Amino acid sequence: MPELPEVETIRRGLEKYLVGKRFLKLHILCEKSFRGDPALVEGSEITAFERRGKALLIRLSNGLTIMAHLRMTGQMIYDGTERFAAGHPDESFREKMPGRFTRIYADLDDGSHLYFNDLRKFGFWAVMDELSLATDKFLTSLGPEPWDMKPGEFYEMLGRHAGSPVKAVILNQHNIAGVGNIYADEGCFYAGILPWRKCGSLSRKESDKLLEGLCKVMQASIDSGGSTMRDYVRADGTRGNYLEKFASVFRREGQECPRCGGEILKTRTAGRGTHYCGGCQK
DNA sequence: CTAGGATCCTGTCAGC
DNA sequence: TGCTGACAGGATCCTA
Repeated sequence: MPELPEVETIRRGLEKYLVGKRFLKLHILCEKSFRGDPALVEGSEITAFERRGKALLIRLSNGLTIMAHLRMTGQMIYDGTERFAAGHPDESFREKMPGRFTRIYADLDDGSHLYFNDLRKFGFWAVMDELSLATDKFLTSLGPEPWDMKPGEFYEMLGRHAGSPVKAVILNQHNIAGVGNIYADEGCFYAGILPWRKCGSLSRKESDKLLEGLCKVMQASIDSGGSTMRDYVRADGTRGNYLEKFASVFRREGQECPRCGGEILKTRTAGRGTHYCGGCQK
């Protein structure tokens, strides 16, 4: 679930709370969720949090890196003097930690904890050295970050997939990094194009608008704390609520289009639930 | 090479 | 209440 804005929200949160702290012990509650030897990271200090697409990189003082990917249902929960939780938006992280869906957790040297919850077990943490990072198949084949892409480059990329639906192409991480199901739908809405249009049918103007839309909707989501962030410091339960505040079509089927007043519809494209306005997307 | 579908896994929800 | 199938904010692998 977490897409680029959610992972960036997690990155910023964990950076604030965890840089400078040391992993004392890792508890692997689900073998499938952890790749490598957890003992390799125990005793090392966290030096930085980075992000590439939807992948989170936890840099360590011993030169190793933990690559974390949350896939569909991953969550990161930091529990110390303050609590920070972000990722998949279900209520399970209100439970006591470690909880039903905790797959990995870490004891930090100041007594705080970091939990990785993941209902469906698609996500993982992987311990990697410089070489394995530099040759990692996922990372090396990742397309550019959306805001690093020039309009002409984006248009050329679409041209290389002229026969494929726009949505399938922007969801493919090889083509552009970080776009997931929410922002694919929102980006298409912004550009006024139907998600199943073949890439080859887009004008240069529509292509430009689509890239602009992807950048804008994802930036707006980052600015609002991601669509899923909960900040337990605030006892009122306020949450990052991109979906409630800014989403125009995603999970809004049956509602009115904010742009033309038409009806928001839902169908299936590229194997995914797809939301669009039947009135103003062509 | 592309496109489409199945698959990993577990829970929730709608419809009998 | 209990069962069944569809679906889920991702990515990979397989087939045609």
